[in-house]
Order: sequence, then structure tokens, then C-alpha cells
Amino acid sequence: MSPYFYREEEKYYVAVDCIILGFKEGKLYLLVSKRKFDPRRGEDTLMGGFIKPTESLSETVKRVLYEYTEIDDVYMEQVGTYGSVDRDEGERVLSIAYYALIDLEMFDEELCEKYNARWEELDKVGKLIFDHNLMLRDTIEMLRIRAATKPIGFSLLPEKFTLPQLQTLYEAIYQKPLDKRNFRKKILEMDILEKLDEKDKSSSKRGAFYYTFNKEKYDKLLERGYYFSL
Amino acid sequence: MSPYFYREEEKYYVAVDCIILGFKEGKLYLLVSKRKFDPRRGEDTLMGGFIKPTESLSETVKRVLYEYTEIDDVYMEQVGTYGSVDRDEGERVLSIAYYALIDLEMFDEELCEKYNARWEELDKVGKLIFDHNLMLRDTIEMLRIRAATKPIGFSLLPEKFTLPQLQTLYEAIYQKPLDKRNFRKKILEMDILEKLDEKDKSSSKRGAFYYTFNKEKYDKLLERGYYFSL
DNA sequence: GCAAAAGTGTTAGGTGTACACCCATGA
DNA sequence: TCATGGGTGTACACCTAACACTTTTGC
Repeated sequence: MSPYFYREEEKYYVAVDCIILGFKEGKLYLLVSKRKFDPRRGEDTLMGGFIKPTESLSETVKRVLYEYTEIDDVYMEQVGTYGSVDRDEGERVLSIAYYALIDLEMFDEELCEKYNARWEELDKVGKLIFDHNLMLRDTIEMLRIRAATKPIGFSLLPEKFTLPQLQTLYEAIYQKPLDKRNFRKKILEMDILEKLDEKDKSSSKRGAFYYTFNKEKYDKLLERGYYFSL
Repeated sequence: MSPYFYREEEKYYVAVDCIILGFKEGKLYLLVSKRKFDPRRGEDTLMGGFIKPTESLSETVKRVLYEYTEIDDVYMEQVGTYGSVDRDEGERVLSIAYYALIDLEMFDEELCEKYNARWEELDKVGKLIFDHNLMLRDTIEMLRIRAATKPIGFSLLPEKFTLPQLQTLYEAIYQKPLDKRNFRKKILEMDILEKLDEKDKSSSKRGAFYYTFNKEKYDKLLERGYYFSL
């Protein structure tokens, strides 16, 4: 038997597109860049890349994420695959969208110049190429669901964060104000945060205590059938 | 400018695999067939097919679904894309998994012979080729979430169904018994079912009233910000 | 008349939600 | 001392979950 099993079938270009999200000053931001090649050179696009023959899907995504952010161990999740015949007017390309959540304190702003990229406020993102706006919409929908059921918000914050910070993050994700007392009660009851002695005085005189997310505790709770819900 | 933009990149085979689910006698069933070509000829597999150049992703899925079930307008949803380098030991193939929910009363059993297929009870499904068991697991997880938040269960039932039927369906999906009175109260309160005068006497002497799902009512409720939850 | 499944309400406990004031501190 | 954001508790409404008996009818 020949090693070429599927000779009769057509092959396609396959790319990944990354919806890279960050959080600062109470707002969510999307990393957008200017496309560097045709078609649609110079227009706004998500970060993407073609799959290489030796790479699994997630390896491609990690490579692309590293290329544009120089950060490893980024939280990411597959959003879906987009396969209209004419979605890319160059040639037929199937694209698998992944979103990634990064801590902006880890991001080196100089990379923006290097890649002609910028952090665009999420609700001010304009027209992107191809179906990238659709990918973004699908991501946000997914993110809202995930954020309510999995402790992924911490990926958008520094190691140490304050409860007011965490709350504004969730407010940005859900696009609605949350009650301070209810929010704090709920998140603290889960017993997955560690309070530090240190305070963040950058946004108030009194200062807010720093907390860290205790992943070990969370994993143990998971084993006991607990599940996160905000 | 040449029309060949991405010449440097590699192309890949892309297939879809369908997790086709049905419901009868209180149990969920998966349509499984014997693979008809190499590699892995004769082993148990999901229903799949390669993407044709003129087809969008969902068109491919519809074609495959129609081929194996001869049913149109099937409820389906993308589960995810599987892209390990060696997932198909023949050649590199990326596969996009979709699940589909069908009403078994619409299904012609003779098709099973034609395709060497069978309906396998969901918790008795054995080893499938490649990563198809993983696709199935991911589908079930997704199905549980969807069934709780979208009225998709009706896709697995005939046009007319009884409340005991509907309840056993949800019990099969969640793998846990539900309280009869709470279930009925909740589903009837939603006001998306129409009670018929007719009864189904096949499973009891007294007979259970038939109901139908009123999609128009549901869509109207959606517009008013209502959302389904079971 | 009896077996077998369909159908029907109430209650208690828990969860979500709304709400207002004091505290700590730097300027 | 005052302006600013941080931190705290309670009460009520609502929803969930538990629970048992009657009805219908074919055999």
C-alpha cells in the first residue's frame, strides 16, 4: 500500500489567528497589527500565522503568540474554525481562531513598533480584514461564559492584584457594574485567593491589599467536585 | 500581483468528522461505522469526509450528514478542530469535529447496512480510530452545557413528544435522575411547549399527552431578553 | 381490582441582590 | 480637614430541591 492515502483529495492552507487580549486602566484591549503582505497589506488584522508541517495546532498558536508578545505560558483557548470559501480573498485559507489572555505588565511595548501593532480598546476596534471581526465577536461571547465558570480572569492580571482591580476586570468583561460587597463576598468565599500584607497605593491613599490566585488550592477544590462560578 | 499569495506555505488535507447522536428507549446513541479505506480500514470510526474546494465548512458537514442519514436540516454545532501532527497515521489531516442531533424516527435503518454503520449506545462506545474518542468526549461535555442553556433537546425527539420522554432525554444527557414535578413545572413555565389533545399510549395504559416545541414563541421570548435554562 | 406510568402543590432552605456607612491616608 | 477610593453586614425576594399521593386504564 502506498503511503499516500488521500491522493484524490484537495489540500488547503491552514492558518491560526490569535485574539490577544490584555487589561489595563479598567479596560480590555485587543492587540491589532497592520498586515505586512498582500492581499490587504497595511490593513488592520489579528495576529496570525500559517501552520508548519511539524507543528500541532497549539504549537502554531504558541509560536505566533511568542513571536508577537515574547511571553510564554499564555492562557489560550480555541474559539473555532472559519472556513468560508472566500473568507481570504487571496487564496482559500482555513483559519482556526484562538484567544489568548495576557498580563500587560509582561508585555514589552517596543514589540508594537517592531510589528506595527497596537493595543486597541476593545469597544473601539474598527474594521479588521476578512472575518476577523466575527472571530472577535465569537471570542467575546466565549470569554463571558468562561469568565463566569472558570478562574481565567487572573491571566489578565499581574501575579499580585487587588480586589478593586479584579472587580473592574469582571466589569469590563461583562460590560456591567457589579456590586462591590457581593463581588468580594463571593470571590473570597471561594477561598482561592491569598491575601498579602502588602498594599497597592497607586490608585488610592489608603491603598488596597494585594491578593494572589492560589492555583493549588483551586485544583484541590476541583477534585472535590467544587466548581468556580461568578 | 500574482494571484498566488501564499506560495511559501504548506497545504494540508482538511476533513470534518461528525458526532451524530440519536435518542431512543431512554438512551443516547452514537452513529458509528466501519471505515471503508486505508489506513485503519474496517475499524470503528465517526462519519467523516474531506472538504471539497467549493464547499464551506458547514456545507461539507451538511453533505456528510445527508450522505449518512439522508436527513436535511439537522441541528449541528462545531465542537473544535483537532490538529496533532500524527493524529491520522496515513498522512497529515486536520479535522474539524461537529456534533449533530437527529430524530431517530426520521432515520432509515437500511442506511446502516449500506454504510456498515450502527447505532452504539453512548456509554458502550469502544475504541474508535485516531482521536475520535476525544472528539466524542468533548462533544458530550459541550452537549451538557448546551442542553442546559439552549432548547436543543427537541432536535433529538420527534415533532410530537411527551413530557416523560423529554425528561428521560435530559436524564440521559446529564446522566442523573431529575425530579418529575420540578422538571415539568420548569419546562412548562417557560411557555415554549404546546400541549396537544392527543396521547401517546405506547408506554403506559393511561397515556401521556403529546407536546410540540413552539419555536416561534421561543424566538419571541429571546427577543425580549429571555433565556432558556434547565 | 391491580399493576404501571402520568400527573399534580407545598414547603423549607439556600442563594442572589439590593443597599449605606465608616475607614485609612496623602495632600 | 477633606477628598478619595477601600472595606464591611444585613434583610428580603426569589429560586431550588425535596417530597407523596391520586388518576387513568388495559389486562
